[in-house]
Amino acid sequence: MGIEIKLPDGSKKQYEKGARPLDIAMDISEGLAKRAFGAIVNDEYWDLGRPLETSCDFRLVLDKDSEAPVFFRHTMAHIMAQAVMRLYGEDRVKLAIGPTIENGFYYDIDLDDVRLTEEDLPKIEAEMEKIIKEDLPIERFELPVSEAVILMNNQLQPYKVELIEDLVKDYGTEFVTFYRQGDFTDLCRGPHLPSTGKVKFFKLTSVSGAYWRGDEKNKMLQRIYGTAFSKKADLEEYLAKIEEARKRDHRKLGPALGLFTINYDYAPGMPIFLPKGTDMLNELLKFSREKHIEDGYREVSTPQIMSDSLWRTSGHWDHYSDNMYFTEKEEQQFAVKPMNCPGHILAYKSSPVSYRDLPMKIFEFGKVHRYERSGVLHGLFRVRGFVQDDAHVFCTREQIQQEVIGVIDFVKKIYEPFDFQYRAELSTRPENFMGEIELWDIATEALRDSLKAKKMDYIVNEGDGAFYGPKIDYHIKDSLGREWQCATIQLDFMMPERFGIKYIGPDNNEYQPVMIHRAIFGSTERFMGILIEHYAGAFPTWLAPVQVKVIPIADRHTDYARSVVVSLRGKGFRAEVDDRQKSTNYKIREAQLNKIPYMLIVGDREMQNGQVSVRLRSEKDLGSIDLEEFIHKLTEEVKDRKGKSIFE
RNA sequence: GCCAACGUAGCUCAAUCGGAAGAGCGGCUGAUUUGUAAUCAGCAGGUUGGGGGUUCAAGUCCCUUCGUUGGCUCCA
Repeated sequence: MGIEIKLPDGSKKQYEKGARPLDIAMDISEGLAKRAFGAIVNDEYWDLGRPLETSCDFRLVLDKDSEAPVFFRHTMAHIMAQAVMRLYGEDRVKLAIGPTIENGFYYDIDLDDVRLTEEDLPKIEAEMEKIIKEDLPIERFELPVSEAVILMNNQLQPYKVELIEDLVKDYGTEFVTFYRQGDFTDLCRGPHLPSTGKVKFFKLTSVSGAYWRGDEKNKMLQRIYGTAFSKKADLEEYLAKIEEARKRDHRKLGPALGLFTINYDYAPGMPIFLPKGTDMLNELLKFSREKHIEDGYREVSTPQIMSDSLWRTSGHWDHYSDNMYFTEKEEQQFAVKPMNCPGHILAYKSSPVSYRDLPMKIFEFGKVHRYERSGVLHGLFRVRGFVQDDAHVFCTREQIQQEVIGVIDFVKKIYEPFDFQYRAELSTRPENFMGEIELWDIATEALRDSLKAKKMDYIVNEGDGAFYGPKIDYHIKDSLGREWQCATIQLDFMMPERFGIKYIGPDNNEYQPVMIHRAIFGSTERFMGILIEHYAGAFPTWLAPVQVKVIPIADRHTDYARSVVVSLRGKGFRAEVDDRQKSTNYKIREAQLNKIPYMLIVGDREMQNGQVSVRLRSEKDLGSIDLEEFIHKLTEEVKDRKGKSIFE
């Protein structure tokens, strides 16, 4: 019986049933077969050695293809698991899960009472090298669930048994696949390379603890992280990139540039912004405020501490108190606000609202406090006190779509000047949700429809919504590729209900509005951390804490330099003079290291002509120009919040 | 909170086997008056995160505690 293979170029080829991708590759050329990692068959990963059963679309995966790493990193994870088993004894090693991740792979392993440290990694790497050298063939086979459970029980792999049982429970799975290399067999969906000798370049990067299924009630396993590439140069480039990225880490750069400090003894998780960091924050807020007002928001300011009864009504008491700070006076309980919404609702309720007032959009740079466990604090990215650029849109049900779309557009507008990559996620009903499921469904669909209407790419994050409603989140990557949530758009029918807020409709009846909670920076602290890493401290001029450093060459130029600074400050620029008794070169070098956008060097020539000699931090020396001209151009650059120097 | 690693001057890092706590940068003082990435000299700076223990002797070994880092969890 023949089958028909359709290649990417549209050509078709006939094969016997049971032909393997490797055979097909060999048919085309031997070189191709050597370079192939696997195949894609009808959009499914397919091992090179796995027989084809039916006619199909067929494509080989070569080293340049984006799918290639899935094959060799999966195999890498198995090789690592096998190495650990050899080193620590098959009886003692219980495997959990070992997936591929963005730049590598990991495996969660229960090693009984053995505690791995990073010093153990070279030993494991050496064993892995052996396995690679042995070039063990990797064989795929399927088993009915009952036999699979027996096999895994025999191999003393309780986590695998649990995984199989869950597959049956959740998906009604009847057959599961295994991969075998030498004496090592592992439950795995695949795909894999045809033999262990085909992987080449890898490095184990770290060990850490990880709970079985990510649940801290379960046992903590040991996770070994590794990275692997098909080319040596790629591995080296990746490792160098990580090294480079560490230098951009905002926790190093921020304090080094004098932006902020965190005193973990006295104020853990509560950053102290120094004057330069505060300048930046203020610029961000100024920018945000302008845009909000353009977009029809009105600004409010609500209390930091409010009575517990408010938080009971809002539902925070029941759903969020683990994250809240409390305080008591005159036998009354108060809570420090973890969110701004109840305050905004009180603002809404202060006077009757007509349908003509809707949508009502109010915003606040509200400082919120949330308790976070000590182990998760992370520079500016995860803190216990932060300022949200928080707003609530009160609208009718009919206006939901249009308003959500408005917010999506608004996010784009706010992120635009920064020019970074972000990703949207739709989060659905969590376990500890409030309210009725039907309303949740309506809200979730409304968000989904809005995303579709804006043709946005997004992924769905089941069960990750807020307790009062589903949400769209925006994630931005830090220098090391870790993602942090920034903007969030949340739909909420619950709080309007619980607070009994109303508007008067055209028919003079009372109706309940819907609330859209939304933040764009999310946390201004976190957003600033992202910016520090994004720009590696070389901020666009409008954000830079010091925009211009005026450097007099000798003492006799100091007065003129000061007058230049006065002129600049008069126009609202952040300028400083460096009048220390140091060499010109020294001052230039320091300004350069501080990534100050403009250095104005002034000596005899400039002083005589009312000029300044402009040097950019990109090391470009522009020569002397009139101070007036410099101010004129700088004004333009800053006014438009340009991402690049106008002089370049 | 849990698992692992790490805590030496403001910063970056030395200190051999357990045997006298050091350097560079930065800071201060003085000299130098400099034209596009570091002028020279001198000085100050430490309970080696805290507490306890072993030892003739502890930065170094052990215990404990606090903190940081990498993860897990939660989330902006």
